[in-house]
Amino acid sequence: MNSPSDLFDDSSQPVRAFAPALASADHGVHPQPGVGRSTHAFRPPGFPLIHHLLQPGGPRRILSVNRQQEEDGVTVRRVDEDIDGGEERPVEGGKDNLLQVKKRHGADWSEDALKMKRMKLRDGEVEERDKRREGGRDGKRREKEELKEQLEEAKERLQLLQERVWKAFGEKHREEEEEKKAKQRNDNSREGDGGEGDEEMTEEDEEDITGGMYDEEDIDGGQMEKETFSLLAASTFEDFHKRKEDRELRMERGRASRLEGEMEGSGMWMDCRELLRGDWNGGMEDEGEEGGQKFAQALKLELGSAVARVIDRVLRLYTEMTDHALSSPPASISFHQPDSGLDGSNDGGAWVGLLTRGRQEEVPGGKGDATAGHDGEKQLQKLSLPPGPPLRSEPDQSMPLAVHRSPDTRKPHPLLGPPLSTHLHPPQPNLSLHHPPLPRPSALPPLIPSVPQPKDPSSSFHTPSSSSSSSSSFPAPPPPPPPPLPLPLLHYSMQQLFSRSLPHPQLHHLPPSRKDYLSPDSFLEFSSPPAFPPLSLLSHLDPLLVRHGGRERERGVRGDGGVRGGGVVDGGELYLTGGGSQEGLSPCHLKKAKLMFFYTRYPSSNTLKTYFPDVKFNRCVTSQMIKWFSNFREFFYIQMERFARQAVREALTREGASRLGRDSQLRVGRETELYRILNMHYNKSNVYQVPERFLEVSEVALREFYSAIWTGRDSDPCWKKGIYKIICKLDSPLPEAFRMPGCPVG
DNA sequence: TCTGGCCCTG
DNA sequence: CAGGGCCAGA
Repeated sequence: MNSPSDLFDDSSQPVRAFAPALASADHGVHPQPGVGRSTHAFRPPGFPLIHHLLQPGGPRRILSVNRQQEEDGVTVRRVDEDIDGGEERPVEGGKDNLLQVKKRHGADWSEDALKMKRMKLRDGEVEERDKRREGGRDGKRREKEELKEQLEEAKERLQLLQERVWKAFGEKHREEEEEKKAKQRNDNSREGDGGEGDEEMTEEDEEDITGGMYDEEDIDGGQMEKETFSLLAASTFEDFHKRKEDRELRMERGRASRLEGEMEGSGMWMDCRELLRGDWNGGMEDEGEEGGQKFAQALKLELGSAVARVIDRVLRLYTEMTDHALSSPPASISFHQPDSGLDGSNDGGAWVGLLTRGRQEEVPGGKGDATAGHDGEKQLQKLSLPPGPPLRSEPDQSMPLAVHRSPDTRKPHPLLGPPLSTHLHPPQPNLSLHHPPLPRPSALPPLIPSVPQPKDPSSSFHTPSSSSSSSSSFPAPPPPPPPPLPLPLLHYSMQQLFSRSLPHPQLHHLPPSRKDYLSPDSFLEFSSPPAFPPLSLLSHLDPLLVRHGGRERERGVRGDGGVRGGGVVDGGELYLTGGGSQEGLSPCHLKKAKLMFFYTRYPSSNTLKTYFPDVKFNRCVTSQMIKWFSNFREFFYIQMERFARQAVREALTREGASRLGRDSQLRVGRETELYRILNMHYNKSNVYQVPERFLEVSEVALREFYSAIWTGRDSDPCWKKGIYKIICKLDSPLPEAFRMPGCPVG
């Protein structure tokens, strides 16, 4: 029923058309319905670990996910295969030695755990059996001899096993284990014929226990635990051998207290110690299913905090890696001019500035002048110019607009001319690097005189020194507004998971990070304002904070304006339950729809139904949602036209610009006024990182409008239709995360 | 006739 | 953002 028109027929559904390429570009994994997954996108190291935890099903889904990754050629090997004793296969790609080590240890860990248990049991067990069978005193001596030998042998084997365990769990664990084992051995040799009953356990019993420890229910958690620990231990792994001898000595001496003291110093392993001391040992000593379950429980508990630490470290790592790269986001619509010669005042960068109006500090959620601009737009719409080149309409000085020509020398795309800004952001692997080339306006008008180029990350990436200048008659562009808060971006489900599994206060100050490294395939790229943790983390401090701070007043969506249909505050988090569907649309749905607009401007009814699973669709609801997107588009196009007209006016006021025309292009950077307005409108709370693809689409639209206006096509009453048609083909697949019912926090 | 898109208005 | 009018395609 996608009837209307030229724009929408199923065969040309842009979503499907772009699905294969886009899937791997923007989000890594967000297949279209019915389209196979594509996971070739960049994955930050450590991501698989984190990602699995983010799955709605929780860590339990790790196995299937790993399989998927393997199928997709990702380097992570199936962990369950290792457990099963699968032969050692080389890690494809060899991308990460750490992974290799981690996996290997994961395998060893389970085997060794079994062996160790048996070993411990066998020591006492053999002892006991032999003693009972041979009552004679001579026998006892011989027995002692044998026992000593066995003990020695056991020691060696234990040593080996413990080393392996240590590799997996870290040195501190090992020390702890050694300490325990030493005590145990002492007890055994001292008591001699002491224990009974429990130690009568057979190996079959042991098998049952260990089997229970790794049964299907717990295997995932255990696996995750191992992976986590392995990852954590990696840093200390290198000096393992150095310290090995020392540890052995200490073990010989049995200086438990000293070990204890050392262990106190490493807070990182505190939880692991508890795990071992309490549940691990408890599991072994108590035996039986309870022990296994206890152990499993401990693993699960520990999992959360361990993962948190991993994530914390990853965040920190990437933050450090990319701190400088993020320095100054770009902004301004630029007329890209590779061969610019006009101004040349600045690194060859010629700038056409339509003045950026003084930018107020960009406060998340702040209003700015977006609304004002919007109001003025309606008039602009009627301001169609007469046929022929658009003439100098009076410059609208009140319009904040930054138009510049970027000095960079990117190679022009055959169709697009110079590549879009995306290509200048190397540290944005998850962005739309693989999107199909965006169309370019057929006739680009001559360009505009240049002004100094404001800081533009995209261009400064190549010409870092090009930012400062004061060459043209235009005032130097004001400093770029704060970047769009490239801070810890957490999918709301991730936040939820985090806040549940990580009540640890230290996690409330996750270091600032960059979404580009953190947002894997299915992430909604939510960010938090600087210095603010994710809202759901804040919720641990004060649930009201989340509810109030995260609530956006949505007008006219519902009378009650509240969250309906299962909205709950779960553990202090504002989160819509995905349980049942609701008849009406909530502010959350509107918010989500707006975010979806970043990807799809023309969603079909089916798409909407797919991505709002918690909405009970009927004719009214469907049309309302369609109306929403219609309104979104309207706003979008109004802004495009507005800025295009302004750019045209600017161009006309500067003679000589005409020669620059061809290869120039309008750009929509993250610091342009246009971007700011769009972001304000669709992403008011600014918790979502606008996908690069949307900027590209905006650029296309802007250029199309510019071209049409410049060439006078706007005199045709239907002049916008062609532009609509172009834009509707640029829809991207929606990230999988949007399929989730619920409401984005923030 | 229905659906959905655009435009205009409030 | 919603309502209403208009239009076009199925």
